[in-house]
Amino acid sequence: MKLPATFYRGSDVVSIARELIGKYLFTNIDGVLTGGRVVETEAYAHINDQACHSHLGRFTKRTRIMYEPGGVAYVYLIYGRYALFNIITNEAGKADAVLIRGLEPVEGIAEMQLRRGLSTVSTKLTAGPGLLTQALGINTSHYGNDVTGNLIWLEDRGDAVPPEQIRASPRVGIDYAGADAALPWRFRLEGSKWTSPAK
DNA sequence: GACAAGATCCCCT
DNA sequence: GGGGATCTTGTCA
Repeated sequence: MKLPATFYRGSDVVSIARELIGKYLFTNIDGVLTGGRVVETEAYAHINDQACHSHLGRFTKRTRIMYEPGGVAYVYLIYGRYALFNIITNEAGKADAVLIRGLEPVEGIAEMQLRRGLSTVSTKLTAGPGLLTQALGINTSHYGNDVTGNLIWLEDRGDAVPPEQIRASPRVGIDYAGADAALPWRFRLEGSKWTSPAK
């Protein structure tokens, strides 16, 4: 069952990031179905979060998509190398986002290996925000894409994760955010080896 | 127009 | 475990 746009329009981005653990992310790019189970996310809030690109209402060429109603993709390039995939949440003008950081491969594994240049299946396939975008074929051309469409979408397959199996911890790589770097807004599926390697 | 830094990953030691 | 790759973006002049 595909997650509807209303799923992403809720006002609490932290709850949405938590609820996305155990859901499934798919792409159908270049005519190939690839995807996996979401095992790691991070929440970024428009208000009171120095780590968020839309912090202090920053509205630029890069962040403008964040101000759309929830349910669109925010894809950007980091370190000149890796595309990172976020889902915009909340209503229009409230620029919250959830970063997808780790996937457990499910569908189209051979194609994902090809895109990643790997001859074997290992956590190098999709365990990391810059890796899973490569595996799924997501790049900056998908900026602003509808995540309830036929190219990129998420599904609930009925296998919900019990709350006690979701671990919260501080977010990764945002030391510049001062006190907000300590917020426990990173969520992981306990015991999954497909979460990103950092701390 | 110039410059510093980044929500990362890979390879080498 | 540590450093370099690599280029877009935001900020300031």
